[in-house]
Amino acid sequence: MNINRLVKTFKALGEPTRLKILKLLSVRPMYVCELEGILQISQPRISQHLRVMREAGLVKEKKDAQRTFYLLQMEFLDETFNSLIDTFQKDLEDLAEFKEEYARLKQLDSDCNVVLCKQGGPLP
Amino acid sequence: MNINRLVKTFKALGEPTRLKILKLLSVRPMYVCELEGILQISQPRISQHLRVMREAGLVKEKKDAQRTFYLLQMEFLDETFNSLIDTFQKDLEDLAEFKEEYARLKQLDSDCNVVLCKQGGPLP
DNA sequence: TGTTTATATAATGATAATTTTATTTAATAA
DNA sequence: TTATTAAATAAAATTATCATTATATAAACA
Repeated sequence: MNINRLVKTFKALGEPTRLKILKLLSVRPMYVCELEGILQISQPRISQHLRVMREAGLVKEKKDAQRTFYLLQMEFLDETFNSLIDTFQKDLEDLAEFKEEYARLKQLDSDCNVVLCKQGGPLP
Repeated sequence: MNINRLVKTFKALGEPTRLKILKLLSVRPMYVCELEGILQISQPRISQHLRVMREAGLVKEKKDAQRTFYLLQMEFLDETFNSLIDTFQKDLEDLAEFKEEYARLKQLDSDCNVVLCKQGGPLP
């Protein structure tokens, strides 16, 4: 897994207009101009939100003459959630991104809080 | 479901430091000072990220004398994902938050693109 | 060809999120 | 009691995100 990938996806999901667009695309694929009419917000605003979601892999664009329609990539959502669950189930030791943190945690646990947390013992 | 609730949760998840803290808390509950030592970032920074996650319902705090430790609220993650899937499975018609949008979509579909999207017909 | 339509992109301004620094509160220890 | 430790909160500075306005590109149509 890749923290940055997860962050990108969750960032893309953490915005109300984007969630609304996603829900509308779950009804059926739509042209940008349709989203514009349905949500009644400006075209550049929609295009920009679509770009964020495209870059996060949440939607896919398809050209159709001078128009563009967008469709959901729901598999991607599944992948994200699985990736998150994976991350939480794996041992810290096995995650490359936590190399340093793992070392420090191990030291902390063995030295019985030598570095910081001078007061009090381990967790109750 | 509630779009704002989803947005709050996804916003809380869409930040690298917060994801790291979450992962560390999945190993075991931790004191703030432990997170400080392991992640090597400032104490106020950690406290503030913890507040965001607490308010989103991702973690819970427990006081222990002058220290505070935090623990995961994983059930909440489940709820979020179920809520999201729910939203995508429900009919647009049944979502209060999409009342206006549903009306406009219905009109758009029945009037064969009278409002916007003057060029070209419906989707291929 | 010139005009309209559909969309993307760039630039600007406005708002919000994040980090740092400083301060406050409260508990423990000397 | 005074000093130290743990953590939260506030204020200030920095950075990122979002919305608007303006511009660009390309297809379709008259």
